[in-house]
Amino acid sequence: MRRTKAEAKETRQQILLAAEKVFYEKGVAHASMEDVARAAGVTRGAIYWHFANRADLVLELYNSLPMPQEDLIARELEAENADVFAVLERVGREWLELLATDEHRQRILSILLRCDTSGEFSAISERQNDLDDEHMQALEAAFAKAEKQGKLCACWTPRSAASMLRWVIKGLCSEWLLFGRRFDIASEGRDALRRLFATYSSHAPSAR
Amino acid sequence: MRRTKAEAKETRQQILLAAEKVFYEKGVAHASMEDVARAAGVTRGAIYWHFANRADLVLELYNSLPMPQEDLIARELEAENADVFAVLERVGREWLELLATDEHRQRILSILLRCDTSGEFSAISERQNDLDDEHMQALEAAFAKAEKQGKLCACWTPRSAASMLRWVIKGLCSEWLLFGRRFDIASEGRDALRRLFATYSSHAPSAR
DNA sequence: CAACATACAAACAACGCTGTATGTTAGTTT
DNA sequence: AAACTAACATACAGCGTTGTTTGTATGTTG
Repeated sequence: MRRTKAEAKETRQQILLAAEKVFYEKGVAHASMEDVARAAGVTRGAIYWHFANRADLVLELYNSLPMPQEDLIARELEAENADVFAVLERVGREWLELLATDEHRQRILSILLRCDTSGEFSAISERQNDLDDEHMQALEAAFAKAEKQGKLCACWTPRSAASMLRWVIKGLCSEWLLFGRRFDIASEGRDALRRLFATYSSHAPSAR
Repeated sequence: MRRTKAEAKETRQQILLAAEKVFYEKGVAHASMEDVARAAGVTRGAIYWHFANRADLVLELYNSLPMPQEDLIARELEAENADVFAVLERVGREWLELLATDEHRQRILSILLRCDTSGEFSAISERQNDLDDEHMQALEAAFAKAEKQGKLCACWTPRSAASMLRWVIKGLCSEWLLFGRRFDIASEGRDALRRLFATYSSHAPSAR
């Protein structure tokens, strides 16, 4: 039954696809490796050959998602007179559009959102947390730049603006993913971002 | 070993307390009933006497949380010239303050946020979803009222305003709970709500 | 003060699942 | 072509957990 390298890669890919499907439908906790194997048309032996255990399988599922190029965005923001708000709004919109069109991403993120992060999968959630921290710092720096450029409404601080943006996007995504995707996340997200960034730059009377 | 009714109630309470502690520390999926029993100072027999199974135990944990009186809020909003924004902002603030001071609520909501909702606990998450739906409708109606009163900035629709409010609060809470409560949710939430409601009422130029 | 129900503890049976060890076949290398 | 190894399938041992059942002592009720 020895396969060629290319065939093995394909087997691995099949397992990942099956895991995505099974974990999404039954939940990571209640799906057995046998379930995944059956869905992939292999035995558990194949899975344990390609992956150390279930946590590793989930991790590789997560790793299979191409991540947006953040250094590229950072470079865009570096320019002296960069229009920070325009860049951030576009990046947010693009992220939502990516999510809206990539069904794999939808399922995998759903799996991660629903899975119990306290036990064996703590490594994954920690990594997400680290990423979140980096994003937060980058966002705050970007808004600080906008503030220096005099473009940030006085009622916002870089930190509060960054927090709000994060909360909205996170709330939007988790709501959409966990709740049956009952609305058009691309268009609703676009509107929300537009309104949010409008308030960042508006010279409205400061709150209260 | 037969206990009096009052003692039995107390045993039940002890079990709930222990479940809260153990599930919070180890996660619902990876904590055994034995773990909970040990922490409560009883055997699994006692747990299965008071609760049908683990899902029921979690459900009762959820039910043990006193829910804010929503009909009371609704009545406040009914008044012809009610200041919708003031009421909503206050309600949101009070909810965050309640969460900030009630450690049981923090732990139980954390448990629910982290637990896998796809399997045995689907009943709980469905109930939460139903509640969310009701909230959403109530919020939208409230913002519609504000719109009729001419208080809602033209760049917002009742629906978009309600959605945004929900996303912010949800993002805020889940971020705080899942991420080690690393900031002052009461004060940051208060600020965020203030800014958000300021943008609802501001007569800023419409977005773009 | 029986008789019954309640509130558990303790023992049990059974299963599902995991990880690993071993077997087997077919590529790959020399 | 022999030797080796990659890519699995199969078989196995074993554990942890669950739900249930049985036992039992003590309140509770008529």
